[in-house]
Amino acid sequence: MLTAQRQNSMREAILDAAEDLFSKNGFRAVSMREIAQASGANLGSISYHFGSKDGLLRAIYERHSGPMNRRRQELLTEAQRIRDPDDRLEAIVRAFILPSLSQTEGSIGGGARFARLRAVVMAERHEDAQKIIAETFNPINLAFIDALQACLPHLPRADIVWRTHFLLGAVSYTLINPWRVTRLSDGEANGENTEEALVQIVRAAVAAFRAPAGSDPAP
Amino acid sequence: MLTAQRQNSMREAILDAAEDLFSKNGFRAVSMREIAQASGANLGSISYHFGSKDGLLRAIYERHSGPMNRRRQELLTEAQRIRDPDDRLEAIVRAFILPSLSQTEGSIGGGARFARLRAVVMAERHEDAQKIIAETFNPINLAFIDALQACLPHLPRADIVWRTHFLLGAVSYTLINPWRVTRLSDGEANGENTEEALVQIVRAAVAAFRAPAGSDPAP
DNA sequence: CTAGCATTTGTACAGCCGTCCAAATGTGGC
DNA sequence: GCCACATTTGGACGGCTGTACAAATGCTAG
Repeated sequence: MLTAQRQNSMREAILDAAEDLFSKNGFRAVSMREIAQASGANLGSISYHFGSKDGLLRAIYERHSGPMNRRRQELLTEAQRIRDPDDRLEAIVRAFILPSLSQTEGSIGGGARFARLRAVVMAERHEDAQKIIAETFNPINLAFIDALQACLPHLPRADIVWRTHFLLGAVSYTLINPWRVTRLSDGEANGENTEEALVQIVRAAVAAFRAPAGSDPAP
Repeated sequence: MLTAQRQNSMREAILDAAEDLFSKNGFRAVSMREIAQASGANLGSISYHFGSKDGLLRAIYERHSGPMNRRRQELLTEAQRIRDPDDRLEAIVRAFILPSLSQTEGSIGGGARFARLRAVVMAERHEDAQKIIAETFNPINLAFIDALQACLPHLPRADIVWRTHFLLGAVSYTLINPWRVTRLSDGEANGENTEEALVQIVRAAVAAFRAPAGSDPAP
């Protein structure tokens, strides 16, 4: 019991397999038996460790959301130290989405796999998941909105919320349909390349945030 | 047979109910029996009219995609007649997404309901649906990209594809999670108000399209 | 070695799923 | 009235679902 290192190897194998399958095929479409087979575990073991399918999903969220939001808070604090409002805006936007796009699939604190899982599960309108997502992500999202408001004091808060929403939509959509941009550009752009996606999203989002509020523009 | 008006009342009732349920709960989560009950039809009638659940989904797409894309082409042609590139850009963006956001749920040629269905089904990674969507929407999407390229001749085509992709993502995300923006703004913004969403998306997207390409900005 | 707990196994269960089909019913032309 | 066809009905089918549980196994402390 002293070395809590690899004590629950099976439990984590199940979590890994479930996360992989859910992120690829959605929550409802993946059966407990598929997860059992993919993880090498017995069907009953999943019930033993997680109680139910919903419990399994909840465990996946619990494993990730803490470290991920800690990482985002870290990046946000770092970005907020930047003096120049223009540079700061860009840094905040990058901090907002970088943990969701980081390619390191295995890492607990982030990774595109968990982000894709959230996007897919959210689209399925799974009630339990929506509640979990709202509870764990709202506070940090509000912190980012506050930071953005500080960069753009002239902008109504509602506009900032809308544009933050669009930013999340762009990330979500890219994670769900990476091939779309590849096909539409005839291979010139690569949707699966998360670094390229990051650069493109940041540039577009920063410009969107800098758009005028209600009246006509005046550049 | 002369009055082809209400000849297939049951068939259309099934389509309506299925479209409603699919757009609200996703494809896999809705059972044939639910659709039967909601439409007042017998379970066997659905098989009779559409062959299978996939056939039903396909019929929904066939009912909408033609008129919808005709409407989008119409709006695009109209927008392309605008001389001033700045005004034209905005008109094209509006034409691109307006049919997906128009609140008239009943209409065949568009409506948020069908758009939400597409977004949800797409997120479920239903293979049949993805093929249908790609086939029926790629040509018109490429036409829009060409029109945008004409407004922004200095911009690499890959950048335009990326930003068009983000635009679709913002629309999709808003249709899937309308309440998010409402909650995050404490009611100041209303995600369910499609007119407000349209204005906000257009303003943000136009600014994003006008962002510089690769090098540093210079305003 | 053994007692006791943690974990794994195999199986059973009730329920819902999409699909299929024969029979019943409705409908329009002759 | 009657025939032929379109549609609707109700039920049955095999298969898959998530969950539950007793029995078997593994493992660790004493």
